[in-house]
Amino acid sequence: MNFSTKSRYGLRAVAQIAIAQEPLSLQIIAQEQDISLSYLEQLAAKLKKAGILESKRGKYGGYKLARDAHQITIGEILRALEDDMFPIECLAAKQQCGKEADCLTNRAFRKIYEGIKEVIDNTTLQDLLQESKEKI
Amino acid sequence: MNFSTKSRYGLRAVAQIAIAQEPLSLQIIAQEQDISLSYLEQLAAKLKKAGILESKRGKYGGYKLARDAHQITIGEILRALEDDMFPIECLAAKQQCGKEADCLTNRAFRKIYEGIKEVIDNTTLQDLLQESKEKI
DNA sequence: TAAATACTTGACAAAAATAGTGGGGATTAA
DNA sequence: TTAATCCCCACTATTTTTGTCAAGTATTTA
Repeated sequence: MNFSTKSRYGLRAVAQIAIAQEPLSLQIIAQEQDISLSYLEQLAAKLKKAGILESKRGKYGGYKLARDAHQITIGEILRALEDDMFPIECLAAKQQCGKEADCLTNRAFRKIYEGIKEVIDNTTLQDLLQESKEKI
Repeated sequence: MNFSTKSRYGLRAVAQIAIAQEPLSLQIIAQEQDISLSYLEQLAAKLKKAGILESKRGKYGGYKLARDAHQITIGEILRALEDDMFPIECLAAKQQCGKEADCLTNRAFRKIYEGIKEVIDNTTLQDLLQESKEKI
């Protein structure tokens, strides 16, 4: 039970992009985070595909947010990065309830995932940015 | 971001033990879950060490709950099984807030872990058992 | 005593996930 | 045209997870 580095690197990248006002190149982000450009490119591709980032090629190109920060939840970001997060549907499907112990176990995990969803689907990037400003 | 099978097998084992009224042997649980006895023994050892299960050796021995079901939270169970769940302390410690993006990212994960804690520390085995009875 | 159980330790192995690397191509601003 | 950038795909290496197997020891009930 842990978040992969994909999530950490990816979320941090989105944060850097959100904070920067102009398109930010992956090179700069990769340097700051001390990870390989190629790896970061994979993450950026996922984020773009999910409609979170948009890119501009060529010189002075880079990435910026595809939408306003208050329209992006951290749930969207994490789900874009992690390949199969939150198997809630899966759990729901398997709930034949033939065996009481299985049923109980599934319900426990479902509760947890719902708790996670509650947080990540109701926290926007804007919320986090605002808190950062307040607390620093 | 996923729970390991350890958590699933372990929680299910605890559920089976809770449902059974008499000491339940690992052999039976292993058969029902179709995993090796050795593996289950490893999980049971953790649960015993955490004060969740207690054992009785010898013929007609087995495992039963060490405490009443309403005094056991799923948080206790999962923490006993997963080796290093919820790095909240770690996150808190690293919060130097030198870089805004890092700070923001850490806060995001902290929120999520707090959401998880909220659920698992406030859901007891008894809660789950009761729901099972209602829903079957 | 014999059988069933928990308990211990350690080695091992297969599979999956994680964390990347490498090479080349496409696009754009200057 | 050139340099900076995104973009794409295949591949590899490492680590973690997920177990299994073995060879015993200790305890309890009948």
